[in-house]
Amino acid sequence: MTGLRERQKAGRRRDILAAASQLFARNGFADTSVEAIAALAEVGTGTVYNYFSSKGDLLMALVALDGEQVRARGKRFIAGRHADPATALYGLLAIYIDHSLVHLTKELWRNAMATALTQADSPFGIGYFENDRLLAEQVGELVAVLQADGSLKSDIDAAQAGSALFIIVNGLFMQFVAQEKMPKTQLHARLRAQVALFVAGLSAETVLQRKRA
Amino acid sequence: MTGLRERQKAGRRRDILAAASQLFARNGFADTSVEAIAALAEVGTGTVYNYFSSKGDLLMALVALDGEQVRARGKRFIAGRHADPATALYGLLAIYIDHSLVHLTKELWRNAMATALTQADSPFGIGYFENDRLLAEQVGELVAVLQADGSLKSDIDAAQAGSALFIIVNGLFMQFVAQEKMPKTQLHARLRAQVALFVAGLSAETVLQRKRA
DNA sequence: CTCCAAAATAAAGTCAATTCACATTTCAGG
DNA sequence: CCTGAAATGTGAATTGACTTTATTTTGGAG
Repeated sequence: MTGLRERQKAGRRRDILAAASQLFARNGFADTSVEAIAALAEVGTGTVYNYFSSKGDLLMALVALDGEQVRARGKRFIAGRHADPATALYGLLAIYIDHSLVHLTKELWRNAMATALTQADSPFGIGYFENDRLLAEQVGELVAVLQADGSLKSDIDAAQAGSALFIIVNGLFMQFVAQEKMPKTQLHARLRAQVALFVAGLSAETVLQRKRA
Repeated sequence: MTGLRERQKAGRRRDILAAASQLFARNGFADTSVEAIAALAEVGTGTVYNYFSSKGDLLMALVALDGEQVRARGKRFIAGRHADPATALYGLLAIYIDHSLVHLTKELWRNAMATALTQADSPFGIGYFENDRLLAEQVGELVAVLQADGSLKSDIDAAQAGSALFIIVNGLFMQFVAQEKMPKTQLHARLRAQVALFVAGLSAETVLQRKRA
């Protein structure tokens, strides 16, 4: 099954990815040529295209690696103890943000998102959005846990709430990477506020009931 | 003031934009070359770059035109009568979606978003995000109106709620354009559900209070 | 050990966006 | 009317992603 050939193939794939990761990190996406990646990985430029269908695919593959890790971290977080729901939800979403910025810069994220959009139906483009879907699902799991606690209303669709919350982090994150100057602290502050707002809701009903009580 | 030079310049700009609009609509973004746009506008290819700094900028300029229109429509909507808050908010956000799809296809939106990300600091890139900001602000205005009605809690920050709601439409819209097969009806259904959820909130408080009442 | 098919390779080529050195045009001041 | 900057137009040259091809390497089956 795992003949020498397959191992070599996997090894070469790793080499190319490692070279890309290194050069993207050092010089940015735009200033890294596929030729340079090939040279660093000690393969021909054509070989790079045997493994990845475009320069953008290479970047999305790097993003995908982080995707698996972040889901694992999220899973562990969910399994822990949780106090109030807004803090718990913010905690999970903050993990996503923080993990995203360990290996990738804003410029790389901008390009990764742009590639995911323009190549939305390539394997890695699909993978990108699939990762988003899985993360939204994971947020939904935390919502369900909090519902079981009695910390959150039980009559709402946990998956849908997860989806909404994930869209919010994602949107805030996108604004964050789009503006080179925006500091991470501001992103976190916004996220915390938006989560709190979402948990509380906008409806006047609560207020009326408070008055009645 | 308006010498020949300025008039010609404005005219040429319009010609280039009109040519781009026509070709993008007919052949899509990827299959339209700058050379073809220049030819249709009857200018040299270099001239196109005197007016727009990239092919993507050209597309973002078209998006910006629609941006002004949609804000005007939104303004009129807000000035009208509103029944329940979820319907009102959904109504406004649905205008954004529907208007967005009048002139631009999914493929064009994908490329517009991708360009806005990669050229986030070019004039049109800034304009793109500025438009988003203005729309979020407009949603905030509707929230404020509904607060004045007593339809929504008055102790929340209207601007922040507007921002959250806009991020949600935007996120749903992005998922919509990323998946060529997803029908508009599904986008609307999701939006309606998410808005309802957001208005209601997740907090268990309401339920507890209901029980007490 | 031999041969085959898969995979790698280098080189040359395609293609389209973007740039640039030069040509043309406008217009202010004489 | 001229005239010469300054602004603008132009298309050929550049660039880099991606493809194609002809050739070579090599793991592994027989």
